[in-house]
Amino acid sequence: MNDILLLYKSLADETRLRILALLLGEGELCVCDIIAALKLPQSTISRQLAILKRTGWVNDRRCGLWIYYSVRENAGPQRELIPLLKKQLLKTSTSADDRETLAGFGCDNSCA
Amino acid sequence: MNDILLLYKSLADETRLRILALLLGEGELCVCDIIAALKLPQSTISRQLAILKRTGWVNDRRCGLWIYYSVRENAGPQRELIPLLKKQLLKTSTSADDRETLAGFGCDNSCA
DNA sequence: TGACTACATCCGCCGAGGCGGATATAGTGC
DNA sequence: GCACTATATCCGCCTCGGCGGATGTAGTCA
Repeated sequence: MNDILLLYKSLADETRLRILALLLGEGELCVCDIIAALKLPQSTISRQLAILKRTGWVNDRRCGLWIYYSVRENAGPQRELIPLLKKQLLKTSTSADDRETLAGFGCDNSCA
Repeated sequence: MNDILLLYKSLADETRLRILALLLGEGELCVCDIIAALKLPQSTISRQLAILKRTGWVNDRRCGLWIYYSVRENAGPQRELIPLLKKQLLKTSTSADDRETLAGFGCDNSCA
């Protein structure tokens, strides 16, 4: 029961849903991209990314100074929720706005 | 976005998950059944039932003094989550314990 | 009507967790 | 080593929402 509770608690925050929506729509992004898209303080983004990572929603990968985050598609109980989340989140105006902001101000450091 | 947020927030509480698990497993129950099964104060159960009703998870039906609650199977975004919830919740030990407690102490007022 | 029961709501308390500026850490390049 | 950048973590503040006893409400029966 407690793991299920933690699963849904991890989705019960707007910043985390916006990050998930962004990653589900754009694939892999570095932290500065997410900061630019959501226009929130760096500490806020970083803290919520840590929570998403701890709860199994995302993977991270370091490349030089940048750390890239992406949704973990094949993991645990989250896996069954991802298609639904993608459908629910990507059609929201908030998600569309965030992706548009990213297109304008994303840092393209083109790290392989 | 906000409605999706509210949807997942409504699942981010252990008492509500236990109530949902009980209703998903047992069908229709009156409030005193749920109080007996979860062994929590009446005000706590009643408040969380009100939240579940407001967020579209359950229906209520009055029959004499008793009010019966059941999961609303065919409504909105919840509908797509119910099969998953049922699978996740009903196999937990907490859910099994609650249903066992209900079997011992449920009020059988047999209201049609 | 009045007593009783089932349930809902109110209210004061309190802990969990989000916020964001400040600070720490890790990697890069000179 | 030093300066710089990207990200993580710390810390004090504060709001949201859960708790449960007390009180209100609705229905039943005599």
